[in-house]
Amino acid sequence: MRDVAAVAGVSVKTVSRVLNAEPNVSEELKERVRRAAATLNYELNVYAGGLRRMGARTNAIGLMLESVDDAFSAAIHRGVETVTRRHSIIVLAQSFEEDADRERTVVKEFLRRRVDGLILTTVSRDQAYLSAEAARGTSIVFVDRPAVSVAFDSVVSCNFDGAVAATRHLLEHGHRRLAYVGGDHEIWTLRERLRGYFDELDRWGVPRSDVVALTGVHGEEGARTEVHRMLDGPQPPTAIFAAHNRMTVGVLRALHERGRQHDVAMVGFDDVQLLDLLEPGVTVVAQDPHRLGELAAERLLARMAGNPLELETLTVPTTLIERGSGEIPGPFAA
Amino acid sequence: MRDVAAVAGVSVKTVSRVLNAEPNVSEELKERVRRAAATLNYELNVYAGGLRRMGARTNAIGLMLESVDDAFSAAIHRGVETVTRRHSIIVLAQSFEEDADRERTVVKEFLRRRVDGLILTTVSRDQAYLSAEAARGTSIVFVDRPAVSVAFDSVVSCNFDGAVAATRHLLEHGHRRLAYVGGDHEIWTLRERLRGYFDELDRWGVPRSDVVALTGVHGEEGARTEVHRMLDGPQPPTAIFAAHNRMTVGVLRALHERGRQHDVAMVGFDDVQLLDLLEPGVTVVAQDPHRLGELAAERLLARMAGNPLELETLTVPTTLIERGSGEIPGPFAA
DNA sequence: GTGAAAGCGCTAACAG
DNA sequence: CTGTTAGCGCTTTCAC
Repeated sequence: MRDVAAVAGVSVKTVSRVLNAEPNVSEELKERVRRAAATLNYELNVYAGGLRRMGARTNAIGLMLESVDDAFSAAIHRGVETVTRRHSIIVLAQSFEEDADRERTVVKEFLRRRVDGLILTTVSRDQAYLSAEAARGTSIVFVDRPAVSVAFDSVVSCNFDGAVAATRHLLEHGHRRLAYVGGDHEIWTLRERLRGYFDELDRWGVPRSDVVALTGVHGEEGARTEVHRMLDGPQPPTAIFAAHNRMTVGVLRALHERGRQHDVAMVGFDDVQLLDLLEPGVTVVAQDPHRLGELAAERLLARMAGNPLELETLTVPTTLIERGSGEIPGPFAA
Repeated sequence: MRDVAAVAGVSVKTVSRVLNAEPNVSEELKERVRRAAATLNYELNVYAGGLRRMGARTNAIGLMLESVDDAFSAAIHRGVETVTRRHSIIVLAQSFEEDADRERTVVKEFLRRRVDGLILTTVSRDQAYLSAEAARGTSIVFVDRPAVSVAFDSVVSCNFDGAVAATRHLLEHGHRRLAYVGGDHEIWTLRERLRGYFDELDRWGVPRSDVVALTGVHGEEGARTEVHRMLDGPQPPTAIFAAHNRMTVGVLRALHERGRQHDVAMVGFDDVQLLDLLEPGVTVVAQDPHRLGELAAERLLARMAGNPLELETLTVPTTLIERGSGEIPGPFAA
């Protein structure tokens, strides 16, 4: 900046004024400064400015996702970006991979960079470690899973309702021997989906002994293995509810390997590309991750702007999309 | 930091030493400082430090991708992250959406944040606007597409070879009326693939009049429409080469809608989840975007470390994966 | 309308 | 081993 001032023959303050579009600079000096900056290829250093500036905004937010590489997470990321872009806010995205230690590390890394706000998906048992930071003025919004034992806004899908809808759909199509294939029970969304599954089974009076609920299944490969095992068992299920996108793919892989995709019904949670082109098409409870990201970002920006808002959990509805696999009739079909 | 010093009863410099793990501090003071920092929930401000520190590293890099939401881009992102994470370097990821104006805006935004390096996928006609920045010491590596009229390292897929392999595969299976369905001709990767397509056709002596090469196709929906149009035409192709992931999906959608997936051969460029479960499975030329990201990040870090390196374009090979759709025999099959 | 001086939070350089 | 002073690049404050 000093160099620019020297080239333009003005003081650094005048350069600062011009580059920050502050008033009270003559057209002539504006022009000279701009030309000098262009010549020297100079860009303002936002951090140096932020240091002195009141409020010390960095115009950056931290976004922690399961993995930047996961389709669901990536859609949230994109949703956040569509909002932040309009405000020239930059997104620091980091994967935490369902690892509570890494979660802490990533958050700490964000705080050392003095982000103005955080949008977090978390897996730790509770997030009390964040309350001191919130007290210091950092805005925080949780996405996909609500905060535990701390008071922050959350934006989540209707996991319970979605699971109820999926389960009811299979029951209505005449299935009673259902199987739920889910992942880590530590994860809130999966607990909610399992709760919805059991809740609807209870409403229909289906005894727990008739159904299966697998909760510790590990990824796509785990789901595949479990389905093979179940199909080999004494009382194989006639319908499967896959509790998230990777489970869905694993279940499908097993069914196709067995050639059973046309006679074992299945509903997946979360939509995945190409599911409609499979034979049969795969019925899913679709989420709207892009919307989750947008809402979380909007909420965060409102908080950052200091708007007085009630603490809230925003819920995004899910949609059951019938494509064939969920409509395969069971033994009790009308 | 001053507060921490006050609480610990030491000077700020001692706090700085402890928190930066510098030597020459007694165990007792270390302990007192750490306790004070924990009490006050204090984290170092990396930017304030970087301002004074020689070299002024921000330990951040800018990553510009087509879209954080695109599976191919997201895999690059993940590859970059696996490398940067080991060095406590944070990634600012931004989508540019094949928009040259936005490309400039995003880069400028990165530079205002004084990133230590840039990993860029670009679409502008040339990137001369970056050379001044490079002269100032910012390391730059191009990923997926090479730099145009500026001398930077690049990490790219073997697009030409992959396209040759795909084309040859279809020719070998007895097809002569081929169709190439590609996107924007401004994009280097797509030009390379088209070049590979024509090159192999020429080698086989297939006249251009026998084949189709669509280059301005717009996204998945555009590809779908074009395939319908071709199938309605007087001389429909017996085999289709879809030049990237979204084209692949669009082509498949059209073929399935027509019920022609079993008699029109097809090879896609870039692998997509679930392609193996379709009927028939979809043959593709797979790229390794994760590897692209890793290599780009490694190269960038080596540059940032000041290693003297020759300017280079690293090339990642592609792999033809046979799954059925590409092996559908054509009229000239042996 | 413009600029000089002070200071944001931190570390380099040096003194003790 | 520990502290003091100066200054990184910028903006605030205030004088002209």
